[in-house]
Amino acid sequence: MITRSEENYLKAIFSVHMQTKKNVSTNDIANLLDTSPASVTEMIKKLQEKKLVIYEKYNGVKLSSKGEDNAIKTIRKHRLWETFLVNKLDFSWSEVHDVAEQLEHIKSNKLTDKLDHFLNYPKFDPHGDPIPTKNGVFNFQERISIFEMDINEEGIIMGVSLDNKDFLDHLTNLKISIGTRVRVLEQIKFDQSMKIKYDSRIEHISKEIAENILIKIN
Amino acid sequence: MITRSEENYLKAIFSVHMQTKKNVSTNDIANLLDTSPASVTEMIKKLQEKKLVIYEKYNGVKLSSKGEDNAIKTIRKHRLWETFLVNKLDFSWSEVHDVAEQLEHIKSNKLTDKLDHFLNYPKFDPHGDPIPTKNGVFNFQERISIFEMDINEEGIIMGVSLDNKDFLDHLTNLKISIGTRVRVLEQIKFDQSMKIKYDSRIEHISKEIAENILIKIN
DNA sequence: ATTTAATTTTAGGTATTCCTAAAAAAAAAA
DNA sequence: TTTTTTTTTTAGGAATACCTAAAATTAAAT
Repeated sequence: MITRSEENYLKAIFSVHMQTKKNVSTNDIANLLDTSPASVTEMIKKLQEKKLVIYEKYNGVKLSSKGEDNAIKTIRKHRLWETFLVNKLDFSWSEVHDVAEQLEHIKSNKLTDKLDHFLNYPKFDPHGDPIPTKNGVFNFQERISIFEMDINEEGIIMGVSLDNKDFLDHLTNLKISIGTRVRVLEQIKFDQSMKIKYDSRIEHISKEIAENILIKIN
Repeated sequence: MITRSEENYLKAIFSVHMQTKKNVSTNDIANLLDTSPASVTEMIKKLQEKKLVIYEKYNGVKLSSKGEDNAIKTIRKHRLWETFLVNKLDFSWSEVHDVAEQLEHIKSNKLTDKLDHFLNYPKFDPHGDPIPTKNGVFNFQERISIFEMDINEEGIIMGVSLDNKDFLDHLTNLKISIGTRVRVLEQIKFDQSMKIKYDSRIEHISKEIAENILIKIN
């Protein structure tokens, strides 16, 4: 049996490894899970005994295939529940995170798969992130941030890279959502903010916002 | 913050009190939660400090209004989730218990109320038990077991008093479900089993089964 | 009214998951 | 290449929620 806490560690390790492609450091995990490095070391040892991670002292951890399997299952559940909350229960995309963090730990393969079916096998969650299939396959979609776009380049918003209520609420106010077609008009040298056009609307967005909105590439 | 374990104790106390209308004994709780009497005593003390129960040594416990509130909320969540699983995800009524035991501890009033709305404010769960409203009001329905019916008396099945997979699967095989109109034809003196008629079908059911099928009275 | 039996509580432990402070090791800077 | 800084681990504790065994209390039976 994998506990709730263990699942959170596996998810964190998976998520950091995704970005860095390196062994994950104790400190990174501690920061992400808002816990102390000492607790992380201790837990990693337990995960190692359960053969969920591969670990060498002072050299970071990575997931074993068993650990990765579990992490992907948790991510699948999280994203399916987020989709359920938004599509069926009419939550806004900024409200779902905390509830999904709880729901992702419900243990029942039957439930997960029946939920998947009920939602009609969605490929992406409300934030544009891919939902792994039952067999752990992600539908990756190469994406870059608006900040990385060239002047006059056009793209379709595919997701966000920040799951923060204030940020998402701001996007909602700006009527920016997944699927919106956007064009970069100008980049202001002084503060690196950007002028963008979408739905015949022209808005000015800060560097930080531009960095966290993702568009589809090619 | 009320923990998952505390919620289970509150629910158990509520459930036993419902039946006995007396202070709930340590042993009863221990049996219901499959734990030791010593653990129960310990937990009750913690619940007392949190003002969730009223407790006197060697004299059993009862819920405070705060504790009862919480127990009813947990029952509400449990029954709403069971309804969701059966009505929306196509679970059978014998499969939902374990999953609902997990889902009932998800903390989010918004979720509970939106789920209630999504399900169209159901008054009864798939086993025929009343679902408390947001304000904690139960839609009670006076019920007796088939075993208590007289010969030739007729009634409509309103629920079951046992949430056991084998029992429920057996009922499913017999095509006995909530809403079925049933008539008692005969009671066999020897083993107290009963001959019943429903849907122009005549079946023989044991005492134990008759005791756990509930029909509406008046 | 005692004795016996059952129930409940206390005492002392275990496992999990967190913590702080100090020690050890690795990485970065002088 | 030392020295300094940062990271990681170890050591020792705390809280939660269990446990068994023994003691205390209440209930039942003789």
